[in-house]
Amino acid sequence: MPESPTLEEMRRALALALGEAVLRLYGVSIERVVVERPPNVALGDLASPVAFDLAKALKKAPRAIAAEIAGAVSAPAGVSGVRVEGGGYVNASLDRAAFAASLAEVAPAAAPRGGKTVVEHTNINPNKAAHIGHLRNAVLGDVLVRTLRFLGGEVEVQNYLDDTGVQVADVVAGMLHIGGVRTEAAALEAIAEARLPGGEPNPKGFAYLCWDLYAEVGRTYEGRPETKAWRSEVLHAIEEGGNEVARIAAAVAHAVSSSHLATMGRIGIAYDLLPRESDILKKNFWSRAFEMLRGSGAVILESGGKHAGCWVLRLSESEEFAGMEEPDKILVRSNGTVTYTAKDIAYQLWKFGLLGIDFDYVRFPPSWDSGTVHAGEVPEFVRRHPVWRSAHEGGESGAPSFGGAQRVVNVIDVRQSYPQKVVREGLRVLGFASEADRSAHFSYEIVALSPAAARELADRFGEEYRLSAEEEKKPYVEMSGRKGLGVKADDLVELLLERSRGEVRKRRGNEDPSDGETDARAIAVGALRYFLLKFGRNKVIAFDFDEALNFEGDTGPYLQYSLVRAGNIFRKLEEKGIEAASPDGAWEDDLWSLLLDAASLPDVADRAVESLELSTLARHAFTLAQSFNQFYHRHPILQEPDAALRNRRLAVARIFRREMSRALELLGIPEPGRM
RNA sequence: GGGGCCGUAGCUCAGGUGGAUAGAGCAAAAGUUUCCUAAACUUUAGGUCGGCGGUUCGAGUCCGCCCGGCCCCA
Repeated sequence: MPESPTLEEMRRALALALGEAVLRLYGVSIERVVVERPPNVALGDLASPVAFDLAKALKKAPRAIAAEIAGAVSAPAGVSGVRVEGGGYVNASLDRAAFAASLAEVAPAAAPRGGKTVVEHTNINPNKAAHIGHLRNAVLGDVLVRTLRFLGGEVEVQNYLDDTGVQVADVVAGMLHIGGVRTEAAALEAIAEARLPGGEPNPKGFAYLCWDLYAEVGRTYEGRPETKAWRSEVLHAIEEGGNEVARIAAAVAHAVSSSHLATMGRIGIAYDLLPRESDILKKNFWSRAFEMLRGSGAVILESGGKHAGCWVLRLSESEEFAGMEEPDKILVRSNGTVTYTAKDIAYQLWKFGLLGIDFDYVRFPPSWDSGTVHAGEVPEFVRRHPVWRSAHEGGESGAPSFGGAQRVVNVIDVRQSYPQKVVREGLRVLGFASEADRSAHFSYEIVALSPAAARELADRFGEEYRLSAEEEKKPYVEMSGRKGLGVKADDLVELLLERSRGEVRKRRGNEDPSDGETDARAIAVGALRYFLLKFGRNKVIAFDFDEALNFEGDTGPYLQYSLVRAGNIFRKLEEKGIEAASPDGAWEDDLWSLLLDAASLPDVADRAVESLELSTLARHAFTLAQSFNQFYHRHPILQEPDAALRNRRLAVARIFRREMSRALELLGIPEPGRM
C-alpha cells in the first residue's frame, strides 16, 4: 500500500494536468496554474481560476473555456470528477471513500529533507531570571525544532551562553561591590542559599536574586556614575582569567543558565549543546576567523577617520547595506576588544564546520530544582535528554559530533537584524556564499508590556514597576532587564498553574489529586505555549495578563479539550463494547471537510518551516479543534443506531485524534488525561 | 538621514503563489446540559480592510505617494 497522498500532492497533480489540457486545447503554455481550495466542500475540493486568465487571449467567455478544460483534462488518480462552478472555475472533487480509507490506514507525511539543521535559540544572558520575551524565543525555536524533526530532518539545538559579556559583568560587579561577595566560595554559598551575605534568602532562587541585583546595579550606575568603572574592571578580570573574579563570574553564569534550563524544561524544551562565549575565546575561534577574514581582504585596519585603529568589515560595496551612512562594521575596537558580532561570525563559521577547529565538550547536568521549578514537574523526556556544553580543555568522551550543519537557523529577535546580516555577509566575503544562503535569521518581534500589565505589576510587586506618565500613553513599553521591568517567566507559569489548578478543582473536586496536578500542569503549559505561538512572528505581543491567563476560546486549553473529548469517545466505546468497523457509504460534506483539514498537517508544517511562520501551525490546530467541536456537538457517535453512519463518524474521530495529537506534539502542547 | 516591521469589527488577531459572500477569539445581547457534550455549541449585533492614485476581467493581497505607531543603524 503506497503512502496516502497529501492534499498538497493532489493539488500539484491537478495543476499539472490542467496545464497539459490547456496546452493541448489552445497551444498555450501557462507558467503556473493556480489551484486553491474552494470556499466550501460543496463546490468541490480543489479549484482553479485558470479559465479567467485565458478569457482575454482567447476572446471567449470564462465559463465556456472552463467547460472545455473540464471536458479535456485527464483527472489524476484520486480525483473522481472535474466540473465547472461559478463564473468559470474548474473544480475537482476527490474520491472521498478512497481518500478516507488510505488516510485511516496511514498518517500522511511530507517528503523528508536531508542534512543537519542547527537551530540556535534561547540565548539568554546568564545573569538574571528569564522573562516572557525569552519564553517567546525559546518556544518559537522549540516548535521549529519539533517541526523540522517531524518533517524528517536531523536537528541540533544550541543555546549560546554569553558568559563573558557586559550583562554577566554587571551582576558580578553587584555581587562584589553591593553584595559583599569577594571569593568563589562566598559566591557558591550565595548561589546555594539564594542569599547575599547578611541578606534574606530569595525564596524564588538565585536567578531571581540576580534579577533584583542587576536592576540595583543599573540604578547605582545612574546615581553614581563613578561606579561604572566596576564593569570594565570585572570584564578585564574575566578576560584575564585565573583570578577570583573570573571564577565568581563562571559560577554565576553556570548557576543562572542552569536555572534557565529548568524554566524551559518545565515547559517541555530541551537542548543538545550550550556553546559558551568564553570557550570561543579560549579556543581561539576568533583568532582563526580573524586570520581568514584578514586574508580575504575584506577586513582592514582603518588608518584614519572616526574608526582609526579599528579592524572593520568592509560592507560599502555590498548591495544589502547600500545607502547606509556608515556601512562598515567594526569587528575589533581600537582598544583591541572584539565585538559581539565578530565572535558571532566565528561561531557561525564553526556551525558549518568551516573553521577547522572544534570545542572540547563536557556534560552539563542541569539542576532541575531552581527555587521556582521542582524537578518533578520537568517532563521525563527533557530530564533524560543529554545536555552538553562547550569547554576549552578536559573534554569528556562520548559527546556526539556537534556542528557541521547543512543549514543554520538563528532564532533572535528583530532588533538583531543588522548584526545578523553582518554575520551572513562575513561568510559571503570569505567565499562561503552557499553557506551564507543557508544561514537564516528567524526574526520575530518582541514581547512588550501593555500599560495595563505594567500597572498590574506595580500593584503586585511594587512601585519600581510604575510607568511614567509619558510611558503610560504609549501602546506598549519594552521590558528591560536593566531596569528590572518585566514579567518573569516562572512567575507567569506560576500564575497559570494557580489558575489551572483552580479550574481542575472546580471540575473534579479533590478526587485523585495527583492526576489533577499533572493535568493542571499540562493545561498551564498548553495555555502558555499557545499564547506565544498564536501571533504572527512580526507582531509585537503587548502582553496582557487577562489574555494570557484565559483558557477559553482561541487558547491552548481549547485545543487540549478537543483532543480529550475525542479520547472520551474511544474510552466509552470500549466500556460499552461497541464494535467499530471500517466505514462505508457516502461521506457527508461536514465529515469530509473535517477529514480534509485533518489530513493537511504535513502541508501546513512544510509551509510553516518554509516561511518560518509557525503561527500557521497554531492556527491550523485551532481551526481543526473548532471543526471537531462542532462535529462532536452535531454528530453523536455512541448513540447513533445506523452502523454505517456510526462507523464513518468514528473514522473521522479516530483520524482527528491522531492528527490533532501530532499537531499538539509539534506545538509542544501536552495532552491532559482529563479536562 | 537610511533601513525594517505594523495599521483589517469596540479590543486582540487570521487572511500561502491576486480569485467565489472579508474570518476567528474576547467583550455585548439571547439561547442550549437526562446525552461521547458547557474549558463546549448555536444565534444576533458589529467592517470606507489607515488615506489617495495606479496595474488587472478581478486588489485586504501587487506598484507609487501620503498619514499614523514601533524598532534598528549611527
